[in-house]
Parts: sequence; C-alpha cells; structure tokens
Amino acid sequence: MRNLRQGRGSRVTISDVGAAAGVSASTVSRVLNGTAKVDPALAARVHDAVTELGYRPNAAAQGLARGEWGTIGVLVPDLANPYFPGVLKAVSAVARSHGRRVMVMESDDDPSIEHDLVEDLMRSCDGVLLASSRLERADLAVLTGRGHPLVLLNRIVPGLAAPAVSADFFGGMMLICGHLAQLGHRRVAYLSGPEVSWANSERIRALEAAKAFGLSVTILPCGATSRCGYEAAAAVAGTGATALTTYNDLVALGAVTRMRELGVRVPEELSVVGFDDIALDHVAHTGLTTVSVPRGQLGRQAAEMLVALMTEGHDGEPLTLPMELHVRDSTAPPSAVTVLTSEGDGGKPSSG
Amino acid sequence: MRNLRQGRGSRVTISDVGAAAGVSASTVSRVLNGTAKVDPALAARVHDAVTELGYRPNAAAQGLARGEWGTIGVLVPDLANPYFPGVLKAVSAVARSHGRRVMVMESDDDPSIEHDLVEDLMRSCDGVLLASSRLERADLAVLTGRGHPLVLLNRIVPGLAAPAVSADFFGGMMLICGHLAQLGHRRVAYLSGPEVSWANSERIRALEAAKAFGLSVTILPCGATSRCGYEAAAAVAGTGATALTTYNDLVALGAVTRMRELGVRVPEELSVVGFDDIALDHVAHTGLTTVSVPRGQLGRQAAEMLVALMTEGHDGEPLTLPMELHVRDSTAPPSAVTVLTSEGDGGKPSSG
DNA sequence: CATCCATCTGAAACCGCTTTCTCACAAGCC
DNA sequence: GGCTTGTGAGAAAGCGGTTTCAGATGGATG
Repeated sequence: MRNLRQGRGSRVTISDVGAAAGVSASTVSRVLNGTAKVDPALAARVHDAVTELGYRPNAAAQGLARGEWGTIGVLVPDLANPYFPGVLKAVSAVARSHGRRVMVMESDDDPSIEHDLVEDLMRSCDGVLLASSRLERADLAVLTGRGHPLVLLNRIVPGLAAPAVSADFFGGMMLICGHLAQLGHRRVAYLSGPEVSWANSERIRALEAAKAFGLSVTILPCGATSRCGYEAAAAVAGTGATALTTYNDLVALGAVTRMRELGVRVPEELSVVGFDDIALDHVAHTGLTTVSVPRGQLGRQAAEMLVALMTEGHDGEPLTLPMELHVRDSTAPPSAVTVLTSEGDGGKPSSG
Repeated sequence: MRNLRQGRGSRVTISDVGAAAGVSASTVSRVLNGTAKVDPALAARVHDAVTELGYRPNAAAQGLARGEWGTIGVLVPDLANPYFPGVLKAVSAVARSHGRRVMVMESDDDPSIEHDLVEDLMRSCDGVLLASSRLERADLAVLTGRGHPLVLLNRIVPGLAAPAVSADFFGGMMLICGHLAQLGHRRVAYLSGPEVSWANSERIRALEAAKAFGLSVTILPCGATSRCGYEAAAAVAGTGATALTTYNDLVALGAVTRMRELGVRVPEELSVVGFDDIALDHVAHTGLTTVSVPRGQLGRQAAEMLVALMTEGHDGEPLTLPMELHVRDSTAPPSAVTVLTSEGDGGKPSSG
C-alpha cells in the first residue's frame, strides 16, 4: 500500500498508461484529447488504465508541448479589499467558460514585488490581468512591451501598448462633487489613497476640476484601508470641511466609525461619501453614499478582452465603464453651525 | 519595432541567448542558476545577452526539467470572506521565504468544482493547501491518496493520510458557551454555517456538549455570509433565545444589523457572538464578542508544514491551534423580561 | 485478383530547459 | 618534459507530453 506511490519519482506517465493498456503513448494522448479517431475498444482500455493508475497529465509537459498553459493570471494589490474578490469571481467565470483556469496573486501594494509577480505570471500563464497596478509608467511600459497578452484593469496609461478596462473614476468623483455641491457644501476634504495609485490621481483630478462647482478641497494623506480611514479621520476637523470624500468605501467606513467616536454626527455635522460600493451590505450600519461600477461587469469585460487578445491577438480599444451615484444616508446638506471648526463657514443650508 | 516580438511563436529561448553570447545553452543555464562556476567574462556576455534579448525562462520547461514547479497552490472556498486573505498573506510570506510563489484558486463553496480545482493544482504545483474544504470524506480520501503533498487547513479528518493545521473550533465554541452560561443565558440559538462544512459541525458538536452548562440550543439554518445572517436573523425571535451564536463574524454582523432594524437591542435584549474575529476593525460599529485564532499563525504553520512535506517528505502531526475568547460589547447578561418571546424564560440576570 | 486509397496506430521529433557526461585544456607533480 | 589531476565548456540525454510522419491493415475498385 505504501509503495503504491513513492512520492516524487514514481509519478504515472502517459507511457505507463500506454503500457498498461497495450497501446502507444500517442494513442493515449489521442484518446484523452479527442484529437483523432481511435478504435473504441482501445479507447476503453485506455480509459480503464487511466482510472486504474490514477493518471493525471503533467501540466508542465502539456504546457511545453502545446505552447500554452491554459491559465490566465490575475494580479491584485490586496485581496483583503472586498473590491477584488468581486472582480475575481467574474474573471474566473469567464475563464472557466473558455476552458481555462485562473491563478491569482497578490502584490500587497508593493510595486517592486508587483514587477516580479507579473514576470512570474507571464512565464506561466497565457495572459495576465493586471488590476489596479501600482507600477510606475516606465515599469509598466517594459512589461507591456514584452509582447505577452496583458490587460490592465482599472488603470489607463495613454501611450501604452496594452488594452485596458477601467471604471471611470474621474466621472465617479465628479458625480460625487456634483452631489455635494448641490447639497450646498463648499468645503470638502479628501482622504487620499495610495500615492502611486492611478485611481487615486484620477479622483484628485476630478476634485480639482470640481472647483468649477464652487468646491474648495483639502487633500489629506490617508491610504486604502478602513484602518487608514479611522486614523486619518481626526485630521478632518481641522480643515473646516462639511463633507468628506474618500479613496474608497473602506476608508469612508473607517472614518465614519472614528467620527462617531469623536461625537461627530454623520451626516448632520459631516457628510461622508465612499467610493466603489463594496459589498459590506448588512455589516456596516451606515448606508454609505457612494459611487460604483458593477464589479462583475468590469471583471467580465476585462477577462473577455484578455481572452480575445490571447486567442485572436487583436486588442480591443480601451474601455471605460461609467460609474453610478448611490445616494444613501451618509450625506445631507451642511448644517448652519459647523462644530468641526471654530471659524465656521456660515454656509447656507439648502433644502435639497 | 512591431516585428521585434511577433507574439507566440518567436519567444526567446535559452539557445538564442547562448547564440547571442557565443556560448552553449548549458552555459547560459549555469550562469542563470549559479549551478556551476563559469568564466566571469562569459557570464558577463550571457547577462548582457539576457537583458538585450529580454529573455525569461519558460516556466513549463523549467518545471519539466527540474521536476518541480516552485509553486504552491491554495484553494479557498470564498475569497470574499475576509478570513482567507488573512491566511493567504501569511502563506505567501512563507512561500516567498522559501523561494516559491503561491497560486490561489477559489471554489465558490462548490464541492464539485473544488475537486476539479484540487486536481488542477496538483498537476501544476508542488504542494497544495486545502483551506476549509467542503469535500466529502470519500472525495478527500481519493485526493489525499494521490501521494501529492497536501495539507488541510481548518479541517481535520481522522483516518486521512494528510497532515492538517486547524483552529480548535470545538474549543472555541465551548469558550463561547461557557461565556454565555456564565452570563446567565440558558436558551441559545445558533445560525448554522454551510452543511457540508466540518468547521460548522465542530461548532455544533460543541453546542451539544454545552448542554452540560445548562444551555439549550436551537439550530437555525443559515450560511456563511452577512447576507445569510441578515436574512436568518428574524427567525431567532421565535426560539425564545436570549443569546445568539453564529457560524462566523459575518453572519453575526448581518444578524446584528437586522436586529437593530427590528428594534431589538444588542446586547440588552439579545446577546450576539461571532466566530473568527475577522478584521472588520473600524467598519462594523458593534464591538462583537467573538473567538479567534491568529490567522497569520494558522497560515504560517500550514505553509511551513506543507513546505516540509514537499522538501523532506515527512508529515508532521496534525496541529490544532487553541482559540481565544474576546469579550466585547455584543454580549451581556439576559434581561429579566425577554421581549423576543411571549413565554419568557425568567432567567436570572447575573452580574458578571 | 492485384492495386489503390482511406484509416488508424506506433515511432520519432520536438517543445525549452536542466544536468550528466565527455572532452579539451592548463596546471601540478615526479 | 611526460603524465596525472583539476577545471570549465559543449554535446547530448532526458523531463512528459503533443504532433507530424510513416507504415500496416482493411476495404473498395478496376
């Protein structure tokens, strides 16, 4: 019993199966892949031998011989962010429907690791989906220049030779700013995401553009996690802002929690807006006003684009999905007296 | 420029590098792997050629030649559950420290998919880490019988030939029951997790054993997500329970949210206990009483065990990590008058 | 009945890399 | 100086599959 499989060395090969079935390895291959017609009797013998020996083809050998792995790789910065599992599920579904499996790696928000991991993925996957890449433009150019199928998710770099699918972060933040302006807010704070994040700079770009709405914006360094939001929230008080925008929902929720602890009522004293609409349904108690793009659709489109690139070689044009505003309970007109700052703003509350 | 890399066919091989550097492929291999001493001048030429041609070794060919992939695979039921990223980060760290990369797959809680995915992983990884497997015992036996390095995480199956690392779910639930009993609760409801989950049956086993504490338990079907908890919460009212235990924190938080909506105060009218202590710090507003085991430690131990199994072949004995109770704000002595049930329980509140 | 063609099977080449084996060459020894 | 060692580089043999190629067998045809 113990000797039936002696670890590494004694793996069952296709020749073993052939020997057991009394046919050649070629025939076994043909039977298993349905590449050519084979005598039913032989096929049956092969199948018997396969099950009896517990044969499973070696993926490396197949990959080498076929010139492809049947795998698509996805790199995400942080699996702990609920945003990505949502995307990944869609990607997996598309991959499965094309007979491919998906292999996920996480870069932990570290650009240097990210570079290595992308290289690894390119060496062992037919295509790579790079989500919210933190890489510098130059690094990215090197990687996309390799001629390996690669699709960028949630990052658009103009001159780059790689197709991209992204949510319209700029438009999303504009929606938020419009909403806040309409409510009567004038001073807004922004809890900034990772500095190296394109998604973050898009949001900031929109915030600058929103000066046209009469908004003045203070940008506070923060991060991408609820902990960051929690810790950075205290600094909001000093800005005189009546509304707080954030890099994402996690940050927003962290900030809301901190605000509650500080005795600041949301939204009466401070409106808070998230970003992404992550699925913390039924967990966070605040109905967070936020913007979103269907993550499933995002993942699906990106995966389809990648598969098309892998199989047909043609790269579709960059795709930008529009975001939607979800107004919930965390935003309201600013109150007449702002408790957050001694100087006050005297903004007139509007009844909207 | 466009012709520099013509997609699939024209990939740079080790021989190309050798030709460019004026050496043999063997020498290139030796230089890149540091396998043997090579003349510094040649080595330099090789390195130049590598960078110039943008050579990256083909992972399949390496895997085939070396007989190993340098990869460990992890299968989790659901990436959306914050429990797993916590484990995965630790696994990745261990893998990296051993010069291996990790490849993650998600089964979406579907045992049939899970079986296929494990087979896939075994065909393309040196070792497999199977987290919270939903597979039936028989299926699992087949898989572990393959003689492929495999470690079970959070699942212990007595007669199985695979090492396992698990949190002591039984002990964890006992801690919870002890805590509740001490507070004076007598009637407890349990929102049950996935039926096929070993982790769930361990919790239930503990609940049964807790009859010794004088607790009577009602088990309600539920699931593993906050949505499940939210939806199942309403049924708790009918049980006359003064305390609610759950499969995990997500379920508990969902239930708490629902209870608030129903006007049931937590913990005054109903104590709620979670399981896992997932990192929703600063997001959920309820300080949830729960039990936990360090997920990092869990992942690390499992990964180390797997690496040991892969390299040395020896399988350590099953490891069970003790859980800790974290008493927070969601549990309290039962109130004298329970509004949840007309018959009431008349349990005496104890001041603990 | 001999010839040809269509089918199916096995042998062999190949995928790209590692590793053993072999050999050429230079240094060390008597 | 001839011979043994030691050293480093190239040739070649796999790793385990797939796929081309060639050959055997059988039926259809003239």
